[in-house]
Amino acid sequence: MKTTRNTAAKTAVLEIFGKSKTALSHTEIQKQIGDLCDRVTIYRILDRLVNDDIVHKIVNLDGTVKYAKCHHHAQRVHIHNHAHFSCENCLEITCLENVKPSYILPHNYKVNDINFTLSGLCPNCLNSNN
Amino acid sequence: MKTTRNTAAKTAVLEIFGKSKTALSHTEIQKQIGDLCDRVTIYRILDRLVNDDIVHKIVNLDGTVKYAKCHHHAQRVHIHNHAHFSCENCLEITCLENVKPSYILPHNYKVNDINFTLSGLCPNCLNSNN
DNA sequence: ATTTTAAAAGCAACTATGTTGCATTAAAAT
DNA sequence: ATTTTAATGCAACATAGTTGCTTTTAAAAT
Repeated sequence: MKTTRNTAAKTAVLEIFGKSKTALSHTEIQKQIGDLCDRVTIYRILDRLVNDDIVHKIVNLDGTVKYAKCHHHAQRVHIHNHAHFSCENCLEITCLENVKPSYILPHNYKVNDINFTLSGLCPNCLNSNN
Repeated sequence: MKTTRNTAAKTAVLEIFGKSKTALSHTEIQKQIGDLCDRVTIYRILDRLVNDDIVHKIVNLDGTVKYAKCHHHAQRVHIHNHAHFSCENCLEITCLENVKPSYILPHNYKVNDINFTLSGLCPNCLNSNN
């Protein structure tokens, strides 16, 4: 079985996730990393972290891809069925951990994964009425 | 006010949408269009159709972008809050027009748009047990 | 029917995002 | 200290989408 190593670059990426309250794109991470590692390395680190269920991948309505730390605690079957909120003004994406959609599906569909993204204005941008 | 014109390319694109039961990507449309028009033109036609609420844009879990005809009938406020199903096997995306998620949101969020995508196995692929 | 006008198309160039192959480096087990 | 192989760096490539500018053409005005 494959072991995963703790490298300087991976540690740096995890630290960046730790400090951020919102989801981050590859580009945003790269800006913070600077030249500590190659941009390809960041892609590969993100792949690994997603694979190890340490972060999850979020695809926004506009097609932008972001990543956020997982906050679940060792669930056996792991579906990221919580909602994500994408602010049209500040462009930040936040996980709404406790918002779970309920729905009724037609027969004969087997669901393995769910993406539920809401977009609009976040509390911050709603208050500063612009 | 801007008027929208009926061009040969636009007609062709609409015909392709008419024939398809599933959502289509730019590439899939381009393949069917052949050299009837430039690929940039297809992008611009899709933009216009989305703007005119004739098709809607669907961003899949894997980041692929597809388009599908709208089936609503002249609603004033137009939110595409129906679900989309993305099959992991045949990669087809279908609109589940009648599946609408219900959810409870924290205060101070203003929702303008919703993306609810389910992925797994569609009835076709579920039956042919592979 | 002809002229006018601006929407739409064509084309080339560019940007952004993500991937792959391969040689090199380094984490961690021995 | 040596060994093993995961991880990295780098170059090249692939795909998706955008932009500027000229030309074409749908459709309105004459």
